[in-house]
Amino acid sequence: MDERQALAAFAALGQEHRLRAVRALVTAGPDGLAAGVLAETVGVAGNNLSFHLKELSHAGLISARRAGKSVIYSAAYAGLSDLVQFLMRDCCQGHPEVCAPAVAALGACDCATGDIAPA
Amino acid sequence: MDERQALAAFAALGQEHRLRAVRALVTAGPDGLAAGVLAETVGVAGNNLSFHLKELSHAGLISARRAGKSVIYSAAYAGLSDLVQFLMRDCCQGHPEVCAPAVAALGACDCATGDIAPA
DNA sequence: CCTACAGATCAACGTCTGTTGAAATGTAGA
DNA sequence: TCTACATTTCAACAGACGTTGATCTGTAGG
Repeated sequence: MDERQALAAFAALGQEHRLRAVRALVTAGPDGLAAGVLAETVGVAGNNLSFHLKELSHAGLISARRAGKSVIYSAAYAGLSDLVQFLMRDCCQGHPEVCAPAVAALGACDCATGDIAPA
Repeated sequence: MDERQALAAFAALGQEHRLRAVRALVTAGPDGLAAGVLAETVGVAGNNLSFHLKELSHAGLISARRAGKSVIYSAAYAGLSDLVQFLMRDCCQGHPEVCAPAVAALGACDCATGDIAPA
């Protein structure tokens, strides 16, 4: 991930409705959520959400697939992980005091126990 | 860190000059950088950078101190780490496949070897 | 005290972003 | 094929954001 892409991702996450949408999709897991359900969850009109989802998709944070009449959106875990890694890489430029607490937090969270192979 | 603060931090990082400023300050370490040097590094006029630094400071990502005629800015490591932890916390809502690659990345970076106590 | 320097503040401007409502696209069932 | 449903696209508007230039505050040195 280059700076331009990270910039787009951060800008996307800096918007209330988009951040909520991403969080909802991350929570929903790989099964994802239909656009209509997502609109209701986020609390925004469908056409408006569609605008935001397009931007999130362009930023590589979510992906979409059609299922019958509905369009199912799901979190792009690879893109999200790239963004986190970008942040990690930045904070490691000779100053581990930034990353250390994050590592500690990860150690306390369920993620550390899951044996998941990186994408 | 609540959603509002994370929102402000993400929005701040979603702006080219601000992202560069934060990265430069993180790279510079606790010693920080004078506003003038930072302006030259980022490539933006002093008064304009001042505007951005104020926003970054308000978002809790940087801090400032005066040294003679200069004002020295430095990365607010606690704030940055809070933001990372916020992201980590989000991605752990039952779906470790997001965090796992990030953990792997941390393992490969120098941060894992530094014995730094969390703030 | 006065000058020079380093930043910060302010108002004004152009531009980008998000929202709204209406219309268009694509899909499933009768 | 026709209708209903789910979602997207489009144009237009208000509002927020970033930049610029001038002005103000605070600090060091003569």
